[in-house]
Amino acid sequence: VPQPVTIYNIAEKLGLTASTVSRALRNHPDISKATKKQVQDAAKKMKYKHNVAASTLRTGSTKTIGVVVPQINNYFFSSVISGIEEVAQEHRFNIIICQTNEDFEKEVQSVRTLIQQNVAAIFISLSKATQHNRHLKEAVSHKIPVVQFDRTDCTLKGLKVLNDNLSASIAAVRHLAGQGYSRIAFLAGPKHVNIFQERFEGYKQGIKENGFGYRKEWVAFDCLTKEKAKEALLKIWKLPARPDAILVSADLAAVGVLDAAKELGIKVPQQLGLCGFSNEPYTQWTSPSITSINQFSSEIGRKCMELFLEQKNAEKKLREKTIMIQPELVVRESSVRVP
Amino acid sequence: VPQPVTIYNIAEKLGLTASTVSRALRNHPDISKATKKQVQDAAKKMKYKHNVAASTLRTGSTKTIGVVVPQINNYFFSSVISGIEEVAQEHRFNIIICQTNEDFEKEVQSVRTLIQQNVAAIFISLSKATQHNRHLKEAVSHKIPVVQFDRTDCTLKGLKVLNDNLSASIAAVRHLAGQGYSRIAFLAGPKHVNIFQERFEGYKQGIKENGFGYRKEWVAFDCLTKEKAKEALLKIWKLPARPDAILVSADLAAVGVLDAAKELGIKVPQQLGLCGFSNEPYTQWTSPSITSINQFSSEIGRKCMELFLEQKNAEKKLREKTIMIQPELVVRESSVRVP
DNA sequence: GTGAAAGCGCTAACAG
DNA sequence: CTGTTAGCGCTTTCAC
Repeated sequence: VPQPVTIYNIAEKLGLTASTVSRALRNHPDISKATKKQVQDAAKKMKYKHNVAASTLRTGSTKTIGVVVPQINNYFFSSVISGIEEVAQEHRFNIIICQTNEDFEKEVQSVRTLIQQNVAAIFISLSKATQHNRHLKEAVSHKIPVVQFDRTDCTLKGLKVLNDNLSASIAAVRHLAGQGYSRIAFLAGPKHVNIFQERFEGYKQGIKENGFGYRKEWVAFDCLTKEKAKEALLKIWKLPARPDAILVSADLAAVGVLDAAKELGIKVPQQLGLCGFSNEPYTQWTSPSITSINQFSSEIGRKCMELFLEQKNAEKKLREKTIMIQPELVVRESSVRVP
Repeated sequence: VPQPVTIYNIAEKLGLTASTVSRALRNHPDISKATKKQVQDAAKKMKYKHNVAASTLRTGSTKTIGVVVPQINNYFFSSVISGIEEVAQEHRFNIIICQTNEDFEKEVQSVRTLIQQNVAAIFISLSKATQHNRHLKEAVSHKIPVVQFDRTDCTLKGLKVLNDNLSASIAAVRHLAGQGYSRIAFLAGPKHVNIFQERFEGYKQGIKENGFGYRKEWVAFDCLTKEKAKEALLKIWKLPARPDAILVSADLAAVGVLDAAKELGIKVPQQLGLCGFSNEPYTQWTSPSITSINQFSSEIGRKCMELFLEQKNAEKKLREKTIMIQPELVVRESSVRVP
């Protein structure tokens, strides 16, 4: 059983003092090359283990990033985390992950815990149920930088990494128009969440830009699940005036549309063009495969980390900065009727 | 900017001493109810924030679990993590996540980092490239309990949470046999990874049990990707003797089989029964939908945490214990030809 | 039931 | 370039 080795043990062994050892270990410029090498070798040989708690207590700062997401187990968020982790590891940061399950209470709770842990930063994507941003302000008041990504609070200034959802929707509508569709319906998410609002906005702009009329009976809100989407299509299909294409705010909902279409005997893409959002892996494997929007999720994660590091190393702290990621339309079978 | 509040501040305010406050905050039996209430109220009012680093330094133990997985961004592992996180939060543990990207060096590195962080436990699922278990032994020698799950080293005793892959494969073969398939091929994973070995073993036992012969030309190893699986089916289909069903060690590979079948004009399930492994969400949405094995991934995560807590609270430490999760065959279109 | 005092291991002035 | 010194905030004997 290895009895923990401290810098004092190393110092003693080498006839030095703890401060010198401490500095040598951290590559402090004051220390001579010879001493550094000597100390570092000894440390390795003696299996010295840096005591993170002690150094945190002393310096008041950790090398840990707290990440708060609605759900870990979906492709988008897990890829974001994966991206964060990648850059974090390079810079010897650890990450602590909290999932809120779209519950606001849990989100507040998570942020509090992270503040307690005295994390170096908090990266957060808000839950659908988020009602205010006091918990984020609390973090900031504790001098903990907050980086918001994807689902953010637009009333709160600060560091953000976003997808250009507006352009994405416009691009999708343009693509559908290019395929000869002109009667485009839309399945939206909850109105109060920024990303879904932007997607909706993009849809409206796209429609307008292409000279199509906006019909509110072709738009359904809060349609993010398979079931809701199915229901929505069934309802829309009963209308006297049917759409010939549908843009959907989430891939899962697009799968629901596909299901409903199968039931109703609607041929996709011939009778109904379909376009999803997020480019979840399974969109390739449905039949027909689903046209979707690639959000470069792991890139979002990497950018969060980079933005934080930039802020950390900046002379004067950035009060705000937004990095906008350009999504990419991935065309698949569900929206192509022009060869 | 709130100046950090310590137990001394609370003590001062209340005319008590830091030790009493410390004890009151942690609900120590020695302290009178009245004092406890007094202290806890004051703490809340003064926005006292427990200093984790200081208490860790003092006690030498953290409330952090390190989790090491090959990849975060797939359904299986992210659900395991989600399960861990659930129980962890209940017990006020945090989790730190490391992904190895199936790289052995990174795995060793991650475990070392976690040891440095002095985590309360390490939960790990080995990378495909793992060559030895010295890093795990290192953790144990630092008194850090290690819980292995899913992909484990069977030469290392200890705490484990496993899926019953053997039974799962047998059940799958039985099901296929029940559907009148009798010429069953198998796409295996890498031979040296326990779970894939077990799935293979189960296949062989299932074949035997049903009186079918084992044909090595119907078995392909290292087939976990779409491409590899496609290739494998193309090759097998050229044989003079063709199989009439195929059991596949991973869902992603099953999708590859579906692809290849489409190309070759093979009808699934009529001409070829298909069964995957892991019950990834997209298996429901392919066409035909894919029969697969539900591994109850978040349950695995919960059990890891529970096993650790059991060990932690045990009088005499468990030297070893294995929890076996029974998977469930989920029958879908790809393997049903009997109505 | 509460207080006094020491110390966990490290870092950062400050001094030389 | 290296040493001295003090202290981060908490817990825990040991007293009373």
